[in-house]
Amino acid sequence: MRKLADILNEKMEQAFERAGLDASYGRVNISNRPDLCEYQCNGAMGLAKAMHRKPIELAQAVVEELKSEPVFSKAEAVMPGFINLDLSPEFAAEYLSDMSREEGLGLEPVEKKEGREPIIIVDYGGANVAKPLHVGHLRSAVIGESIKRLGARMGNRMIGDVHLGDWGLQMGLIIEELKDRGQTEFDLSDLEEIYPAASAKSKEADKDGKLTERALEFKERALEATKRLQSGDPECMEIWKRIMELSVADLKKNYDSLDVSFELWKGESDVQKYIPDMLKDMEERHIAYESQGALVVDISEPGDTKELPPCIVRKSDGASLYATTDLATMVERELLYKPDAYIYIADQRQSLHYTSFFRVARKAGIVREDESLRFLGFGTMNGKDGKPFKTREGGVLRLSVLVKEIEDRVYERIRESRSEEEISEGEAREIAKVVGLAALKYGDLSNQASKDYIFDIDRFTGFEGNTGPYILYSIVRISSILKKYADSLPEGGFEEKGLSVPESAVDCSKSTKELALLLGRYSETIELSWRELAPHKICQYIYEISNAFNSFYHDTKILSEEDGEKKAGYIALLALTKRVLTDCIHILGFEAPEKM
RNA sequence: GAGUCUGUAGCUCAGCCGGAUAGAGCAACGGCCUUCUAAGCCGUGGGUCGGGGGUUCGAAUCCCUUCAGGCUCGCCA
Repeated sequence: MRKLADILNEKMEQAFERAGLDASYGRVNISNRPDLCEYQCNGAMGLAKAMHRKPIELAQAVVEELKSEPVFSKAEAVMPGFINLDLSPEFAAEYLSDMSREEGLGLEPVEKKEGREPIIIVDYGGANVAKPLHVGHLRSAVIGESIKRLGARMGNRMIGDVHLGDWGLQMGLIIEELKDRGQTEFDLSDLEEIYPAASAKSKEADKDGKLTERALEFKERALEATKRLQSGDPECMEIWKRIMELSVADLKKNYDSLDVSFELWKGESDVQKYIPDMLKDMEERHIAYESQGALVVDISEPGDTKELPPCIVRKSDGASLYATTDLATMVERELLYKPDAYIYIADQRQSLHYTSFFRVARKAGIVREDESLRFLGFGTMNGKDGKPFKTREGGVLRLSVLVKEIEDRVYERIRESRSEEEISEGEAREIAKVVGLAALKYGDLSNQASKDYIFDIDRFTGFEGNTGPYILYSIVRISSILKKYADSLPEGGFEEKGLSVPESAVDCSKSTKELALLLGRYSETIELSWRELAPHKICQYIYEISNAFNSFYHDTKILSEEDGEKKAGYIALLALTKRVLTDCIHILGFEAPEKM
């Protein structure tokens, strides 16, 4: 189905053309003055400048051509040269009815590549083995999951990879720490204590901030152990396997509780086999060369505002590092999946690493010219004080603790307004889980990903205004009406899809018209959000829909409407609203409860 | 020092490839539940869009400059 915006633009362009004007100026925007009009076109002013004519005259000429255009119920030229437009209710109703008939709400999927869906790898785990997930991992998981779902909704084949950090220094630290303790057996809770202890030990510093001798010695040993592991030392491998076993199971459990999933549970360790050939190839082709003992690749390009340091692909001690495994991972992905695009989601602070390794990948020909490599960097999640989020004690807050805390707050909130007779204990707990997750995810996703944001548990659990629970509440209200309506029918039910939306439902009040206009923007919103990898635009969109719905709900009697046709029209509008909202929150990564 | 991002209401944020009177939410204040879920709706107050220049008929938006803050800057990830 064509996007509403495309249709409007086309109509306007045609009108420009008929008026003998340059059609490229005939672009229609959403009005910034809703008191005056619904849509507007500002092209006459730009064109007037180019033609040295009076803007209002051009606008008037275009408006003259729009007189017979059934898509607009109003088109007027206003000083200095605005063209103000209203959508005709008839056209809007028809458009929404078409949407309602479409399984996918009329969203056009992306173009196929050689007859198949484009394949896109999304790398958004960032989880490190042996370290429990903490709040720092939240954004990657939440944003990544949403981007993956968004891409899938657009018709791409999305492959999410957790890309575990399972081959780095942290392994060496644990191995050496175990050795120091004379410990061979350990379980998850041991592990959770061992790693932080080992990490602290390697960073132990004296008063002047210099690392102590003990720390230096320990770190030295850890580096060696890391290298031993990477060259397949059986003793190290044994420990590594045990760590993986415990840690991966725990990670899966945690991601599950967030409704975050991965198609692939690959890690740095999986790609070791590609490294030697990859590096050899880069050396032979003189892409990589030795510098200060390390193997590096120059990545500077003309047009850089600053000279970028070369990318190190092999350390001087021969061990691999971040860039090495990322590149080798790409080698494997090319081999196994032949993706059309990559999306990496990680902390904004890593952006240099990504530009750097993307350039190496291009230079070395690991990816094709036409493959897109994108990095979506997210900002830090800060506490109310604007500093990186910490527990009251100053430690790192576990993700599982955070999730639990939010659930509990939501549960309290339910109990404030719903008695045990209305909602049973068990039900309330279930609802708290669903609503809590929505609060958490929406709180994150409604912010621009690239910016830092303040995570305020009180605000997110306040549930008023622009929050996940508000969106869910709107959906629950609609569900409740639809259910009651269904029960009132002699047949006892109806199909929510494919209802045609009558003109009367669109035209009956300001809030229905507003709702209708918003619903019509579904496709363009999803598409825009995908193009910009900006889930917050979907949040904004469903917030506006919820507002429009709630004000409609407030001043319109729906079920008690006596005119049966009118009532059916309302129901059709609401059913579509519910489908749009449900579709959007699914993309964002959460669901609505039955009641709340 | 260089690069980069950010600065919009008391607080948290939208808006940013130029448009009309800069929008929400929270907080404050005032209304609205015998009627479809009040986690809601309606209203009031609150702003020199960090400062200064420039381009333009028109700037929160583009350019320059300046201030403040964050982050990054070859062998961690």
